Amino acid sequence: SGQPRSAKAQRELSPEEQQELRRKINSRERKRMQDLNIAMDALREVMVPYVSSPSSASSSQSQNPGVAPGRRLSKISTLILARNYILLLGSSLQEMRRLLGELTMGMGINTGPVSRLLLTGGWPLISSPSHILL
DNA sequence: TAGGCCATCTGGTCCT
DNA sequence: AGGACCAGATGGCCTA
Repeated sequence: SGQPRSAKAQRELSPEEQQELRRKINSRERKRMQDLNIAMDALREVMVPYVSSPSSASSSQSQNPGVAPGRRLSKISTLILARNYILLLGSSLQEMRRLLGELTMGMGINTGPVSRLLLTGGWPLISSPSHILL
């Protein structure tokens, strides 16, 4: 009973049927990995301006270790950069909130919908970047 | 030539 | 039961 059902069921098949089943499983796995790569490419596309901007290109070695300038981002580099970018956006938003708070409270400025959203942390994902850490 | 990156195959496990 | 997900193994390609 220690054997997994699929392996047991597989052994009861004829060699031809086993081969056909293997082909189907391999094909599904290939498709799954291809979908994953499509998603990775989409993420790369978002990250490209962040990585290859002229200002960061020269200093990319210190800021983005493992990222070779002019080359396609590896999967691991894409994920690490995306994480760093999200953290950066989170802290930028926090700073914006702080400045907006100083402005509106210190000067009695009437807050519009955008500033109200920022001040009240209307976007939980960004207001708490740690929620989306791996 | 060594090391990094990647695609593919495979068997096991989890989920519906 | 079948499909999705995962991790290990393997071999190919490319670059320093």
